[in-house]
Amino acid sequence: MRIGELARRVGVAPRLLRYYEEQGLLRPHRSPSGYREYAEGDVDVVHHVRTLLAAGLSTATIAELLPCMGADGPRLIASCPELLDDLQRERDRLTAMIDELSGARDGLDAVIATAVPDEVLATSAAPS
DNA sequence: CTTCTTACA
DNA sequence: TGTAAGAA
Repeated sequence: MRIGELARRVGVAPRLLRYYEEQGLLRPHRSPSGYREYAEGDVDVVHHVRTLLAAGLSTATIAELLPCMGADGPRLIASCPELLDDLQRERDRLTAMIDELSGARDGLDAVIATAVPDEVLATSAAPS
């Protein structure tokens, strides 16, 4: 199928599919006229890419990971566990980020909790 | 009509 | 990522 059909089937802009190719995530064949020819399996690949991207992985990491994915789900295939290290680091990175954000939220909560109601301010501003 | 590449906002 | 331009 050509880029238009794949884009329609996975719900993304053709532009994005060309971008994925630039990032080494997709390697469609070329028709003699130069059109990109995608295989059926690319539909799943794009879905995997989207899942991994949503998980916060870089396109570079995803490129390494893709060949280790089954066509079914975004599960790591048993035949290549050499990437577990990277994924574990990625997991740690996310944990660190979550901790930072939690701290930021606690700070915001503190400000919200100590907010003084308008009525109180109005009363103190115009004492009788 | 669809896709391609390249370049720019 | 979007869009524009010119060609296939």
